[in-house]
Amino acid sequence: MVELGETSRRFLKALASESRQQLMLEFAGNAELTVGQAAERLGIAQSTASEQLSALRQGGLLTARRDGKTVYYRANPTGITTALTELQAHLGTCCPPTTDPHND
Amino acid sequence: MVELGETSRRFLKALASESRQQLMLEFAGNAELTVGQAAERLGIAQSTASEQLSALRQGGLLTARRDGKTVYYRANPTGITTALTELQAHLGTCCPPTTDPHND
DNA sequence: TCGTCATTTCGCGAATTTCCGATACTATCG
DNA sequence: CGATAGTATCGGAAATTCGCGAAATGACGA
Repeated sequence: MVELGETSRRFLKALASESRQQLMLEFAGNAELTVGQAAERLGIAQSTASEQLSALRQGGLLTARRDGKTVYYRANPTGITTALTELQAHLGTCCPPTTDPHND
Repeated sequence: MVELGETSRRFLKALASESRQQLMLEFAGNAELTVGQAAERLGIAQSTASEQLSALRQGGLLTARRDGKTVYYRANPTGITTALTELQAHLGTCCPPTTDPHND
């Protein structure tokens, strides 16, 4: 029950890494970045950026769009909201968020 | 900026583990468990349970109360809500959650 | 104080993650 | 087709996490 779906689990794993947290920050202001740009900004290898971005995408945090040979990544508000909501529901099962005004 | 506080980072790391996710489920219904009980329920070593519970507590997901030699753990709705809120705010910086009803 | 129970901390091997360079794939241009 | 540019994937070394048993800590009762 409330088994926390596959996507939400990837969501948590993706955000559990500080480097990926930082990566997410680069997408502030609805920015659109290529793999190469992300790699350059964080000072990491291109292959690493590709893998990290992929992980974030699989967690529903980013969307990818291909234009020619370039792939553009961008934040995915819908996926984030979905995961966050599911997470909230999941946690809601183990603890009444504050639905206990008169603890008897 | 929006540097995602220490607790929230621990929160994410704590929940990124499936065994700890399962552990959280044991606290459904506002249940209160000792370290030994948690270990027994999940079929893991007692020392492992102690460490996992500690990680969850440091992430603000659980609270610990000591009575004699026994430590009782319980879900921490306040901490969870706090972390979830901060997380939402953090993610809000990289992407308008849905503040774009009339995309022009 | 001594012994015991519940928990915590420590040490360690196994499994996983992280990051990299090298290589393969894909699309564009000449 | 051949060259090139941007990504993705592969293979491996370093770092981290996981789970355990052993040993240390803290609390209670005899």
